[in-house]
Amino acid sequence: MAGARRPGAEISDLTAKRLSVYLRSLEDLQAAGVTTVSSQAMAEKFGLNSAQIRKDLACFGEFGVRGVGYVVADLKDQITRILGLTRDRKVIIVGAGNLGMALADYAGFNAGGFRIVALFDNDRGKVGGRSRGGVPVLDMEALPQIARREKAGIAVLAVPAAAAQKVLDLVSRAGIKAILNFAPAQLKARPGVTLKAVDLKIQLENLVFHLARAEEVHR
Amino acid sequence: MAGARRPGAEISDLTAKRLSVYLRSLEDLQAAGVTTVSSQAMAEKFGLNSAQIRKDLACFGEFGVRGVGYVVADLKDQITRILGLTRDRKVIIVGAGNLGMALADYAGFNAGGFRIVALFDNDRGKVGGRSRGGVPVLDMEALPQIARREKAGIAVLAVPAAAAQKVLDLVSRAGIKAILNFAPAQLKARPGVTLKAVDLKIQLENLVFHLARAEEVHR
DNA sequence: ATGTGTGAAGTGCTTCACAGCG
DNA sequence: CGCTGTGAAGCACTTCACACAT
Repeated sequence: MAGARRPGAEISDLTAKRLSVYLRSLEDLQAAGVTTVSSQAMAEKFGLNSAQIRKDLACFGEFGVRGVGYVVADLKDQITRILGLTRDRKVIIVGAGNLGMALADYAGFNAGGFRIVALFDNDRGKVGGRSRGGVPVLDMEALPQIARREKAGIAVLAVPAAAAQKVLDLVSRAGIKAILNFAPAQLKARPGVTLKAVDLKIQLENLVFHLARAEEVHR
Repeated sequence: MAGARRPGAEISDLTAKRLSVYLRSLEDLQAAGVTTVSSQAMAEKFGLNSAQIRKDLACFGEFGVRGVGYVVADLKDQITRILGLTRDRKVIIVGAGNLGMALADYAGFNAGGFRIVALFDNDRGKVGGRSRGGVPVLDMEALPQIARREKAGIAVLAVPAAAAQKVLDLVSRAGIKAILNFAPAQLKARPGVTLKAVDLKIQLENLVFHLARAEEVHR
């Protein structure tokens, strides 16, 4: 019952992503006044296998009550803790173009423990301004200093592909250890730095691939 | 040597995504004047295994030249064809908020065979306007008609989570078979409809998870 | 009776290693 | 000789199926 993590368990990235999904669903359930939920019920909600959900949760201890299921409030707190979401995290966005500006004001981004503290750009015309939501646009040169002073833990890259690797190196040198890249480029992060990519073009191309296959079968 | 697909080969989604990555890299190589490339060289570029690249490509025929590698221009054309990127695709975006507007003007989105034809919103204050790049904002009620008339094949969902499932159903009924969802919600698509999700919050939470683990090891 | 936790089986993706072609 | 194409081995994730707790 102690909050300690089971020591031997190595948690896969896929499991961690599913935990986020479970967490969101538990918040919905809690808001709806549901107090306990079975792995079965959750599985149906996501189109997953119930054993997978139990395995994911069992990595961290025995949260379930046999014969009953999981207590929604408890499980929510446990997952929040496991994912490290108890503390607020400061985020900087590099690139104050269309996408960067939109992300700075995106509601889902500026909530649930995340706070966007600044945008950075090297375009002097943009520096000094603010996003509609009020996030300030600062000079790229100030990035290392501001990142350290604000203790920003996460950087979002919304810069052109050609500049992305350089910016990644810059923010890494500034001590940032977690980076979300929106630039359509394959980047290399130094060890100890977690880099995730959201490549919109690849997503679209992948959709086209499925469309093309469907059209072919249809013929 | 004929362009025909090998019949038995079932292509996995992961392979298809990597093909998009290869394609992008081949475009770079071609622009740099490189005419042939080995799987080794490409593997180093992405931090992948060379056998994987060869396997991915071998699904569709024997494109390589033994002892030499792959001819960049040929391989690029083949992958373009395999991914179904020979034809232009029309895209609609539902939700003309910050994110939808930014996506409509996003350079990487409006290029390489993709064309964003319209934004849709049910907010009368937005309808009739345009994005900065000139994409018109139309009334949601006009969606089915416009989608069919324009033969839009892809829809991007940039609406609030609470509305997402309804909008997904609406665009599905309008005949759209490929959907990219940005709303933070688990949606269910009917059979025959491909649904991909870009869940920014889950990405951020995943980064925090890695940060939290790193901090723990550090202690 | 009900639903968790988990070893074992199943599935699919990745990597190895080498035959074979240019 | 160099590099592709590919069967076989390795590995990771998923699903099954059931003992066991309540």
